[in-house]
Amino acid sequence: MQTNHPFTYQIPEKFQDFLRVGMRVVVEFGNGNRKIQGFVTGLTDEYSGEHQLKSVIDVLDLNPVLSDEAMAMADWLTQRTFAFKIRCLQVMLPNAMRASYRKTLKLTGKIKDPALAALFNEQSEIEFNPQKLASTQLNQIEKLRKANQVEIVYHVDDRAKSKFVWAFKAQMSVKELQTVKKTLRKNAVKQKRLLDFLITNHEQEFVQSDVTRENNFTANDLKTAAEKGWITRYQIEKYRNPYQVDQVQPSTSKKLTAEQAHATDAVDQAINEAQAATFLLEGVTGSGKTEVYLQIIQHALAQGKSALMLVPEISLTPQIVRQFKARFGDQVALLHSALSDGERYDEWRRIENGDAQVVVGARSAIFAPIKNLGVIIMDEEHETSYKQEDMPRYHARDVAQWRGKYHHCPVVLGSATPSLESRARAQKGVYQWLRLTKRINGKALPQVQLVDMRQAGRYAPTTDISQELATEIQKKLALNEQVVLMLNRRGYSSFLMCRECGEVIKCPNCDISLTYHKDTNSLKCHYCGHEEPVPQVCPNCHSKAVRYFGTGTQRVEKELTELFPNVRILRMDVDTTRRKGAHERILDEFGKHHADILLGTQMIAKGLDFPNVTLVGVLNADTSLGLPDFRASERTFQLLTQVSGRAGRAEKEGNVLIQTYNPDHYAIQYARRQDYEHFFAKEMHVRHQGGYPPYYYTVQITASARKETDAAQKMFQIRGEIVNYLSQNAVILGPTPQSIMRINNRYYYQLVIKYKNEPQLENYLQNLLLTSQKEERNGLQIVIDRDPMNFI
DNA sequence: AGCACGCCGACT
DNA sequence: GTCGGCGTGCTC
Repeated sequence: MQTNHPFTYQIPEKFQDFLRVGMRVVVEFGNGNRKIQGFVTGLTDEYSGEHQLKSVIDVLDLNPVLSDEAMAMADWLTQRTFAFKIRCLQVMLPNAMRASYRKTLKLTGKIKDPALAALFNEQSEIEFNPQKLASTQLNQIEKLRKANQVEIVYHVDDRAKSKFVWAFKAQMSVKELQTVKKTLRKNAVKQKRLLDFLITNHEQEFVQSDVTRENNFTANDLKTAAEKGWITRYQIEKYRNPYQVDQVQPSTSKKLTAEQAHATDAVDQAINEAQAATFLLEGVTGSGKTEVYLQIIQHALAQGKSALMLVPEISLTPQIVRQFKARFGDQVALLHSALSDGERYDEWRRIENGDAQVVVGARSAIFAPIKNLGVIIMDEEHETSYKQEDMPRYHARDVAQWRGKYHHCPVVLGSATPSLESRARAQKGVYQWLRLTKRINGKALPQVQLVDMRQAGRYAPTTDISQELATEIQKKLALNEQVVLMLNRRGYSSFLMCRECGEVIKCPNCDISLTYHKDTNSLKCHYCGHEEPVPQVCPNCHSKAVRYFGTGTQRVEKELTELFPNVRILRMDVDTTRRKGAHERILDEFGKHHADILLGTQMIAKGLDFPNVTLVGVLNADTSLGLPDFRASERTFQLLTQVSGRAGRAEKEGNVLIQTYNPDHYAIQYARRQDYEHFFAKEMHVRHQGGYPPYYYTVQITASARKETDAAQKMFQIRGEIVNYLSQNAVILGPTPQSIMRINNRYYYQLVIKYKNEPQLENYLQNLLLTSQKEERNGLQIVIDRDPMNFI
């Protein structure tokens, strides 16, 4: 916070002509004059402040890497998310363009100490990494530095390096080449061949390595050809090609249903009229949302505009990518986390240069340097992964709407199960509401059956698999069809549930599940701070089977192999997908039917499309219901609806089995019927009662410190202050300790404010950031999160 | 984040 | 009188 403002530097004469806002520079900073990377945020002819100005050391760019739009967006983001400006600027750029800082030790005198001499090992400059050195060594180095024997040198490395390749093109005219050909020696076969090649392929540009390989020329042949003036050779930028999607078959527009056509037309019209409108495209699974997206993008391209398509990280699978590449070919640029820094940088450059007009990517792709935007599409709009969980804590949806306004282009939010916030806005007419109610193949949604685990528990073959599910799996295996099993890992073992009656222990004040704290063996409410000891018996049915809840994919896998000894199982969870491309490989294996059962966590719920899958089983629907979060029902409903959509995508009928301890819960009941509308109505009622979004806005303030009392005290102090700035209508929840109260020996306390219209709040919060800087020295950290997604 | 400075206790 | 640890303030 102390450095969260611009610093003024003098521009040396040599940079004065071309230095512009949005460029990266290297400057000296601080007492030690270490070199750091900075961004030019403004230029002025005069300086009247009292500071002694330092000079810009170096300029890293020939052209601004941050456009005017990016600069404006960073300003807005800083305000909106209570983040540091520098973080907002950095989030706009690919990692590779963020400098890496290095320190080296440079020898300027003679070293006598043998230990230090060994460290230098005859070299005059070595890497300097204070953490890796013993304190005695550091002391010696410090002495040497004071005696001017060694010097610490700071480096700023720009890691953004483009790859270049040689290319060439005929320089002489066809006629000239033919005359040259006649003057050649009789036995100059190769040169003749080259000339023929140039004559037949006149006007074309070639990459040298392609030609030498395919036509048996050498690099030297081309070099001499260039010297003789037959061709010109030059370097062109080569982009690394991520996701080598093996030669996709180009696809063409499919015929739209009436509903699809209506939706497409509405957005197309907004594109034509350059309207910054937001659309909510609500379409049941299998209603052909993707084709609508594709045609909208097509339309934008036809208008000479570009398009930005956001997809949740988890569903950015080759299957999805292939669909876009098939329709738009090389115009597509892909941005997602599995890319290496180099690949990401190349894609970024392609977008910036205008070589790619369609950007497909996950959350951070919303900042892609795309120009002339015609439309922004956000698929699976309700996904919580669109919210970044660290600074700057932005929601891609908000950024999308900001950019929509800036570019005067529509924003399309698509989902089968929209977030309550979006759906409520659509209903109010803030968003334009487009609906796809029918499935493309005309098939009914798959049959969903609930298995009541309270009953099933007594005769189930294993802890996690009921008799019903086991029988159903057996049937499908006999038919040589495939099965997807999902283990809901959300809320893993953090709440208490009765195995007999399904009762989840809730807070008497908040109607939110209590969270189990192992350290104190107690239950705490993270909303109001209520605390009670862990009950010995269930308060509802007095059974002793009160457990905290949780299970792992490994255990289920073991159970499955016991039940079905010869079955081939693929496991997909964070453990098996950590390596690059693993995700893809597992899905590919399963698609080729190299396995009968795919067992995984949430990640299998999204966007997979396997025609041979006829059974989807959900092992534990309840875990996400028990989360101490007012969005628990919404998340559970969304997850179950989504995973149910995975069954019977093609010719074969599919069915879905959901194992649950709460078969009567409305989220599960409505998910069973795939009934979003009734779920929405019911959940809106619940939110209204509790005073939660979308009826109220929320802001979460978190304090953390080494000492628990420091964090708690600060939060109570903030609470005391904040009441003076709030009206009667606002509600303050907490302060309460967070469920994982201690992470890395830091204690976390939080406070949530629910409000509708509080003009003073914004000011208070901005001010809080400023004033909390003093305490930050003592290790106290304050984080403000607007519209938080996680309350845990 | 990272550096320097200054205060203070420990040690020569 | 000196060294080193640690808290505090500053960075154009």
